[in-house]
Amino acid sequence: MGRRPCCPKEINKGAWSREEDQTLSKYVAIHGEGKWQKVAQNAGLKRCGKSCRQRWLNYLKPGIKRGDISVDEEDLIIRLHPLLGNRWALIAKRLPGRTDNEIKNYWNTNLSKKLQKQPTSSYVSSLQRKHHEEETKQVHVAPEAPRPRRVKAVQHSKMLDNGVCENCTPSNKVEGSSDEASFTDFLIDIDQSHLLNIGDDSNSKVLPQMEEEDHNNINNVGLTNSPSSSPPSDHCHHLLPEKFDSLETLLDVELKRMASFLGLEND
DNA sequence: AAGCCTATCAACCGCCGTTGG
DNA sequence: TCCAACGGCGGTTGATAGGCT
Repeated sequence: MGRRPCCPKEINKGAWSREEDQTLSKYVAIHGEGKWQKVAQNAGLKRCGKSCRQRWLNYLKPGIKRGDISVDEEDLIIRLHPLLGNRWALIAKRLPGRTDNEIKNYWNTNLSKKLQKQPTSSYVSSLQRKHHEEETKQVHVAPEAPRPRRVKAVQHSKMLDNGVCENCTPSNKVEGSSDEASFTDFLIDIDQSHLLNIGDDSNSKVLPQMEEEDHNNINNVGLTNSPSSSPPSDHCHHLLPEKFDSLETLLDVELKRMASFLGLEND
C-alpha cells in the first residue's frame, strides 16, 4: 500500500528560482495565504502546496527578518528553549520576523554547541555569577562569554500527589547529567499539561510555602531577574499558578518580565 | 591551486491534529 | 461518526560556501 504522495510526481524540487518566488508572491498578494494546494495549482507552480507554504512563510512573506540574530534575540531563545523545548514555532512567535525554521537552524548550529560547551546548569551558574558581579559592580567577563541573565526557571518540577517535588530529592542532580535535556523537557511537559489543564482546580496545586507569598510570585515560573533569587540547585520553586488561561498567558507574563529586565518594555 | 572538511541554511519528509463533507 | 484532505510542525537532509591543509 504505502502512503499516498502529497504531491504529483512532476513537481520541481530544490531551490526556488526567482521566477517561482515572484509567481508565488504575486499570487499570495492577490489571493492571500492558505489553500496552498490550490496556490500551487492556480499559480502554475510545479511545486507541492506544502513547499509553497514553506517558501512563503520562511522567505517571501513581508516582514521576515533574515540573518544577524541579535544578542537579545539569542538570549530570548536560550531562555525560551528550556521553557518550551523544541517547540520552534512557539519560540518563533516570540521573535517577530523570525521563522521557526531559522530559529531551529540557529539553535542547532550555534546555541546547542555553545550550551554543550557550557551546559545549561553551568550556563545558569555563569549567569548568576555575572548577575552578582553586576550587582557589585565588578564585571569581569570574557568577550565571548554569554550575556549574564538569570535563568532559574528551568526547574519546572513535577508535582507529586503528596505535594513533594521530585526535583528536590537529594539525588536530583541535573548538572552535567547526560539526561539533562530530556529531564528538563520531561519536567516542562508535565507542567505545561498542568498549566493547560484549566477548569480542573484539582490539578492546580499551590504548595503551602507558596500560599503565603504574593500572587506576584507567579512570576517565578519560568524566568526571573530577581537578584535575590537562590540558585536553582538549592531551591525549588514549588508552584503552579492557581489558574492560567493558557500557557500563552504564562509566557506573556514571563516575556514582560524579560522585556523589563532587558530594558525593552516599550518595544 | 586543489582537495578535503566543516558550517550553514533552505528545503524536504513524514507525522499528527484539525476541518469539512 | 467516519474519513480524506489540508495545514502545521519538528526532524533531517543535501547543496553550497568558506576555511584549512
